[in-house]
Amino acid sequence: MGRRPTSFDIAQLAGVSQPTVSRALRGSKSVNAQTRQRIEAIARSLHYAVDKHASSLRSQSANTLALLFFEEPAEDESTINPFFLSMLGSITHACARAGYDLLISFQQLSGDWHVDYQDSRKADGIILLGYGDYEAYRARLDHLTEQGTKVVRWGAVGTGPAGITVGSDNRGGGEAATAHLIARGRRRIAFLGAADGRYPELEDRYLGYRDALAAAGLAVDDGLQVDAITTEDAGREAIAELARRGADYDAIFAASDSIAIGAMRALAAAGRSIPDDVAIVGFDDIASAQLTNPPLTTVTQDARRAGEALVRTLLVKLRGEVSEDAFLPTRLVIRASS
Amino acid sequence: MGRRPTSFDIAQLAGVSQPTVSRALRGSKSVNAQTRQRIEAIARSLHYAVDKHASSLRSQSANTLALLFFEEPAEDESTINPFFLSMLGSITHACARAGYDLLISFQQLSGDWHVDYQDSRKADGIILLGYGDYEAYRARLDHLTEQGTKVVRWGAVGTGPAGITVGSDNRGGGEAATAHLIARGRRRIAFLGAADGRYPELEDRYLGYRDALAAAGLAVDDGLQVDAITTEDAGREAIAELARRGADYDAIFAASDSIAIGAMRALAAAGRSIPDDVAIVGFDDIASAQLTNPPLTTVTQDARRAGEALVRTLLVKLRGEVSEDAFLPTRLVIRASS
DNA sequence: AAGGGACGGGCATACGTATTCACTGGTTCA
DNA sequence: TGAACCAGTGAATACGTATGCCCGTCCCTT
Repeated sequence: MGRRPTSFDIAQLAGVSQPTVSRALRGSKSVNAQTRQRIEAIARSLHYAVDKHASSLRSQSANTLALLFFEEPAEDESTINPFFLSMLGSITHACARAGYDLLISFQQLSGDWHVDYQDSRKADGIILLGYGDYEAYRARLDHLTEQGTKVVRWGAVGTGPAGITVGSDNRGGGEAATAHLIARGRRRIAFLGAADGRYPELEDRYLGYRDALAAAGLAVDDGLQVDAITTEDAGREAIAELARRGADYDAIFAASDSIAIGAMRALAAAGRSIPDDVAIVGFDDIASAQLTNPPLTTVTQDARRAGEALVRTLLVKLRGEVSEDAFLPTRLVIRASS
Repeated sequence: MGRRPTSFDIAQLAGVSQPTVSRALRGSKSVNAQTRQRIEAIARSLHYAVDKHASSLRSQSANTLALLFFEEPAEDESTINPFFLSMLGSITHACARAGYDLLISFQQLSGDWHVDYQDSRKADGIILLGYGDYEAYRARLDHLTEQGTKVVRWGAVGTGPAGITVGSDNRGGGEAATAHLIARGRRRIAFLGAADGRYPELEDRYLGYRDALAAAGLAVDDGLQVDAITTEDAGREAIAELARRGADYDAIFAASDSIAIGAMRALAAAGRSIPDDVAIVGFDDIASAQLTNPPLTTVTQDARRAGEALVRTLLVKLRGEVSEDAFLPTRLVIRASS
């Protein structure tokens, strides 16, 4: 056999020209049905598959999407946010269903990712995944959208260029979590997570927290808000900070499960009981949330639907249509920590 | 601006021919250093990047690796083995360092994955990841290696075609885990996990278990071995099976953390205390192992080195050199469950 | 002074596909 | 009985790069 077969080989065997083979295999309706079937049969018997690079070169489209994970520069490469990993399955499946390949890459926020995929034509569109200091990549993001690059990102709906964001109802989720704690009789509820604009998703959760307090007629005590990024260390540190302040609290709403888990560890180490002394609610519903002691009440985001929405939105943009930001509902999962 | 720049544009601006641009940018030494620098400067200023598809078509190499995850057909797509996910980071980084892109895909064991990447030239080599019934894909694997396709897989060293397997020292890890339980004074140690050849990695762990028993002069009691695949459900079910048998045991070596976690749940539900009534050791050291109650003693596999070894081995094969199966050490991590 | 490298770079071409255009034979409609 | 049409197909070409081959120049050798 030697060489792998080309469309010319098929053409010869079928007694037609190469263009006819190309047309037949990609389903052009200007090919006679019989001819098509003959060609398809031959292609199958030779294990023929269209050469991806030749096809892409000619048609000027890669038939590939790129998935870019962002890390905080300092972070250990093994500590990928579990929530993003759980989207991986649905993203790959959604891509496969649409006939696209998926390239995957991890990037530093500070890197040159904003030109690589565009310039080398590796992918037709890009999916951006990552919590991270939003300001740090806003400029690159704007650059991409101005160039007409097709991009979607997971994040806080309402921030960044319109039509490219898919995100959870963070504010609603934050409100539900906080309202739940209030309904449990808690009155001094701490918020662990960034409240400024650098992490818009966390900020939205904070706003939801305030919504719930306001709805219940409770005052916001700034002494109960501690900045924390989404790592366990940050959660531990936040508890230490509250102790330093001498803050008095009977509940915690942590802006992510990672923060919550870190906080629970610190509380356990300090001998405070959960939920008796301090009730706690997280956000994300990562796999570990079921395993904490006690199991963590949290706000679940539907990773499967999230991944599908990202791909769907990107495909809409690839077709040249205008897409709207997508907004996914969240749901409170009550476990023993509250 | 309009079009994206090609090597011809650069050539014109630099006053050289297109081939010279190509040679300069890919570091051929037959280009004058000054000329090269001029070309590189122009390329940078135009944000030029080599068109991946044209390059691949001409050079007949994709500069891309494919990572294929296998699922058991029935399994839910969100339950990817956490250990494999933790390899993802190091695999992507190793690829990036080597200048390769990484395609990722999930596959059913029964699918046509063994022809797709080969025939369409999407990737130069394939990384296979997945526990799974080995018999179910042995034929496809053989087919690939016979065709000369470059493949590496994670699995039990010694099974399958030579030179393409990277795996942990499962037998040594199993022995260490079991010896540890024996050293803790346990004598009736159950093994949860497949002992037959369908899951060679689990089988190796079982052999290690027997090694340790033999070394301690303990007899193997077949009534203490229960088949289980690596899911929490299987772990739960295994405990039920032991109860059904009326088996008497004071320790468990579970062939994976998932099994161990399921078993712990079942034991807790049955009111048996860990480690007092039953000590338990797992295998993998997934993130959740630290969060169980009590934290799980387990055998850790170095996911980072594993990913790097997979990529390294594959690159060796791509260079046409002969590679050897790689063998990674394991390490017992003692926590409170034993 | 003539021969021989080494160096630097141009010319031509090939990689395998998709698409535009032109062409053929048959059909339909006035 | 043309003319206008349509379905079906082939010829030619372009996509952007990498590489084999060849040629000129300069310098060194004998």
